[in-house]
Amino acid sequence: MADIAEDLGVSLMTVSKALRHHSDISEKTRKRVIRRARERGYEPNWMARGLATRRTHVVGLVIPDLMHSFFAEIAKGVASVLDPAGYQVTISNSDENPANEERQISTLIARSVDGFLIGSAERDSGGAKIFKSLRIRKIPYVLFDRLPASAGAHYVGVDDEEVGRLATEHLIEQGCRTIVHLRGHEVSTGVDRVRGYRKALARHGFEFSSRYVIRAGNKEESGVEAMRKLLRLTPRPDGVFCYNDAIAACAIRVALEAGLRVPSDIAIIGSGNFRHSDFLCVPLSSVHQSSLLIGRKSAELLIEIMGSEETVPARRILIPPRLVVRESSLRTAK
Amino acid sequence: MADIAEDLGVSLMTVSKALRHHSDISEKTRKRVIRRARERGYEPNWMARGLATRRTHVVGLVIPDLMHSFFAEIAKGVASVLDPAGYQVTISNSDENPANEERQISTLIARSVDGFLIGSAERDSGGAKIFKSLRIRKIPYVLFDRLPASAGAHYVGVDDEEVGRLATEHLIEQGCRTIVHLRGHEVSTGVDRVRGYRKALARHGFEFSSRYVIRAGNKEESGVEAMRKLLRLTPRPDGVFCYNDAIAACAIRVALEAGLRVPSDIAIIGSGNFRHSDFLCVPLSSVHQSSLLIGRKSAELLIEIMGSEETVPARRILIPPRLVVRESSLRTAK
DNA sequence: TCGTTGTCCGCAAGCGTTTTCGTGCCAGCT
DNA sequence: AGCTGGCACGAAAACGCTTGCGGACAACGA
Repeated sequence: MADIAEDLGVSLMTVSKALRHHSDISEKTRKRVIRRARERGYEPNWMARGLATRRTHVVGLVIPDLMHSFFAEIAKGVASVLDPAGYQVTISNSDENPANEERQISTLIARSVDGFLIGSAERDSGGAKIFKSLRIRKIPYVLFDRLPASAGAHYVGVDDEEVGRLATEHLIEQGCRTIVHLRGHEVSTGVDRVRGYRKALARHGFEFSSRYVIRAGNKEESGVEAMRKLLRLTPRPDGVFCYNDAIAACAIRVALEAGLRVPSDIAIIGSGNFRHSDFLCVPLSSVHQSSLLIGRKSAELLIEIMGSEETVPARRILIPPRLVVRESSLRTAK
Repeated sequence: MADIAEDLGVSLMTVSKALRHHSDISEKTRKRVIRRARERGYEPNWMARGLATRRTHVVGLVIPDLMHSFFAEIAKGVASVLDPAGYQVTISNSDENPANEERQISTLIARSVDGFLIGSAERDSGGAKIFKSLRIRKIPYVLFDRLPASAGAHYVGVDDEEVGRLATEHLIEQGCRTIVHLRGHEVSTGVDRVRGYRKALARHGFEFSSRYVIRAGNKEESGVEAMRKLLRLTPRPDGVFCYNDAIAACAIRVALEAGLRVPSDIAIIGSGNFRHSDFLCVPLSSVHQSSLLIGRKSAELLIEIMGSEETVPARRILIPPRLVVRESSLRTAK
């Protein structure tokens, strides 16, 4: 930068301001400066700039599990808006472990990132003092997908109650009489879907029984067990709404192994609409959630609140889910 | 930091050195400083430090496609060693597009990251001047999974020739007579697997024909088409080795739709051993590649070469693949 | 006593930007 | 002519840390 200044016979300040389109600089010199900078291949030094401005232009993306393509796609969505906006994204993976999550957020705070995008692994029961700590330091953050009660903040996610409703009503329409829900764990997505499930049952005059809500977590292993348990119920359920597609895939397999036909004996629907649903033994119906959109929207929201000086009133953005019907739930003749 | 110095009645320098375990400082004062620092919750400012030392402690991880769980797992492996070592990882996704890749690496260079981990999307035909530019600037980098001819450098990956050999010989052992390879595109992994396939054929006295190597890329869509083409060949192949599991999943479906039985009419094996292989119509045999290990090893290698002042002679680490047999290729009676 | 060595510590000078506050200059007005 | 006000630019300080060097002091051998 000094070199450029010397080249042009102006001061270093002029160069600095010109490059940042500061209003102080005349159109003419700015052009000259910018041109010369390009010629010399000047790149601003981020550390120096950061040191002076106290902003890093780095945002931390905290994800429960990169291996779920759902979250991987969110990461893509996030990058697709943060990249062009000049932000650097650093991803960290909490492995669904709230303790990890806290630790990672802490180290990112120490690294002084400008903002956070958090898909929290925090259980609603959890303390979540980390969010308080973020608020104290006035570090902007947006939560996505999961909304821990303790976090209370900007949020972007799918309308999970609607997810539950869509899936359940679909099963009802397909003529299922006894509908079970393999639920997720105690994060907002899990809870809300249960609520949607209950509401749908109620609306159609079905009786709700807590025996018909079985905890399956969100990993395959736990799904197998939950499904086995489910099949031992009497009367045997003829419709299953699963927390996610991984669980649903298990469910299908367990059902087939038990000699049942899917969907005629038992209809199964998942949620998340993951990439390989088409390739399962029985192509899986699912409630689609646009993870790309979640990523995009949360990134946009974060940029907005990082930009404004004032603290922005908490905002919630809900993305409507969409039913994708494949074979696993299709019992009506076409 | 100044505060701590004042607290203890020592100079700021002493504090700085003490915190970095500089040899200049007596054990006693160091203890005092460190203790006080903890009490006051001191966190070093990375920008300031970076500005002074010209190192950022950030490494760029460039990945062709986060949505492939293969790469997502590599990312996890990388993080699992870089995190504890005090490095920050920023992931960027090239979408299998060499132009994106170059752009992203460039912006990361401008951000002055300390090193790169690159799973290159570069085709072997490509120019790849970006690698030259890295070498000129003496920025350390390690390639993983893919090894573009033009990159010539530290590399960690699976022994892809061995992948091809394992899969092909397995099919031969299962009694397949006409074995086809649905190959990937022009990256090293694709090319090497073809070579392994050929060698295995040769070793067992099978004839090689280029008609039996069909380009399928690495996405599902292209797989369907390739598989259809394959089924029209005469004599009809009875063994298929697919570039990856996504392609293999397609292959199974297309085969079933065509009225063939898998594996008795046609045996199919993939590569990558992805998470949901168990849930396909026919559980998919695959050649497992430990992506976690790839991630780990490359991160370790990078740390090593970032640490040493001298330029380290190029090293290649090959990870042996492992055959995982499930139903889709199992024709011999048990 | 005097140099010599070694240990522990502090001074000063950066690292590459931005920010705040001038300063000179000219146009335009009275 | 004198004043105001806006415009284009520059000087100096700051951001928080590190590095190179030199200084104080004690212990030690001669």
